Amino acid sequence: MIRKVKGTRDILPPESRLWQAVEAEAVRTFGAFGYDEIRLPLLEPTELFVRGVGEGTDIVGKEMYTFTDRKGRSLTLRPEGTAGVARAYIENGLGQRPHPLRLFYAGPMFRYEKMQRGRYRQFSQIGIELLGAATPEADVEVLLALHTYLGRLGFDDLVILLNDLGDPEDRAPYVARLKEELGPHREALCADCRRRWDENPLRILDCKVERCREIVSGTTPIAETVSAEARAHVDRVRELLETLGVAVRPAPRLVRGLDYYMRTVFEVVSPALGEHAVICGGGRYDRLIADLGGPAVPGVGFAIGEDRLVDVLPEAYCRRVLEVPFVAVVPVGAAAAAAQALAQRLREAGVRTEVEVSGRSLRAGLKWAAKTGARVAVIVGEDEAARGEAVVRDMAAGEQRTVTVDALVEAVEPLLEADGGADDGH
RNA sequence: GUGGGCGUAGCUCAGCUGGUAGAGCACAGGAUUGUGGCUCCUGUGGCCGUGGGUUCGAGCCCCAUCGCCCACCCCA
Repeated sequence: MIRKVKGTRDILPPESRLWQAVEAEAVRTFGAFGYDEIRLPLLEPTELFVRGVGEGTDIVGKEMYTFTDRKGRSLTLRPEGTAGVARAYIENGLGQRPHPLRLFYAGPMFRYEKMQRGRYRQFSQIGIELLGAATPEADVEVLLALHTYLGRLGFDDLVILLNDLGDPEDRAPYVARLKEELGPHREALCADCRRRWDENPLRILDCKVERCREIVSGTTPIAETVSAEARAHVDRVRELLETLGVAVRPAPRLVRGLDYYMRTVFEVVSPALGEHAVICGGGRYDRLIADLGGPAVPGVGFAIGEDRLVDVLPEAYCRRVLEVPFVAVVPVGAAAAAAQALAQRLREAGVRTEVEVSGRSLRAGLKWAAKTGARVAVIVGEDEAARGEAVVRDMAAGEQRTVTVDALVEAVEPLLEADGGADDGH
């Protein structure tokens, strides 16, 4: 048997409906904020991510799907979306369009990681990027869009964690200060943190080991050391969010794994998935486009992990999406044509309608209709077809009546309105 | 990359101290030749993850390998 590649997955019906719903809601919500979709290649020059995401990051250092093509060029399956957006901005001269630019994207990303729940090698992200505005108000818009989106999906327990990373110039002095403060405790840190000491000292702040947390809790938060401008920026973001009623929790030790972030950084974690399960991450990246050789255009955005989002979707929302009422048309005898014609009438009225096309007996046909969960069965035999009629059967109630073809839609529709929790269980 | 758990039907699993493979659910048909969900009957479906070894004989024991899951790391 040929099996799927490790870390990839098959999204089968009916779960695929949740994915469609989440994506459609993203188009709707972010569209309402003025964001239009940008569709980008999955394949990019490796150089883009090395320079964009950062050579020292885990993503670039050990997680990329990189290969050389037939002409010896080094290509990489995109591990994230923002670098591609920046590349497209530069390459297509989007700087010529009225700013700011509001862009939305959704699609698969690839990272070579050892997988576990909520972590795949091919996973999907939904994200937005606001390019060309450096103000706190821009950050606030992005966060408001995120908050609105999650709210529309029915989440009420998700918290946005927010921190201030300062400007790139603030980074080195802070790291020096951090090491100074941690120095006396260096030997008490966990093995991972002693490794991080040289590789990525900021990540020590994020360590989950109890002893490390204690040590780290005594250090100065990065936000207290950053430039006055950066600090004022993020303070303003918090202030505006508060007046808008967007709940945000300060997270002084929050750092992110991508080099391009600065000032405002944030994450959304799901209690349902545990502390590590970040379902959304984002922040400001004012230097990225310039670092990639483009104009000095600021940006802010986020990426939502669609797999994780779908995984923790509120149950009520799932029910609404999954329980779409539908009609099963069952022909009896030589009534196949009449069955299809009836089905078309229903479909034109917007009713989801399936026709029994396996040549089953009426008995088996109804059994099939019940099993697939049809709310209503429409039965049509040669007699009914000849008279221009059909039998409309309410599957939950077990009652039926004969109606003319012209009255079919109005006979069926009220039966679909009902909550219909009575039928098919499990 | 590190540590742990598990691989038998589409799914959940049983399978005794080694004796040639089972159940429930699901799926298809029938009992009821034009009426479903209950019941009953029948049927489809397995190189027991794979390879090697021990043995008269391996689903079971041994070795290897692959795959899956969980935690760490990291991130979405």
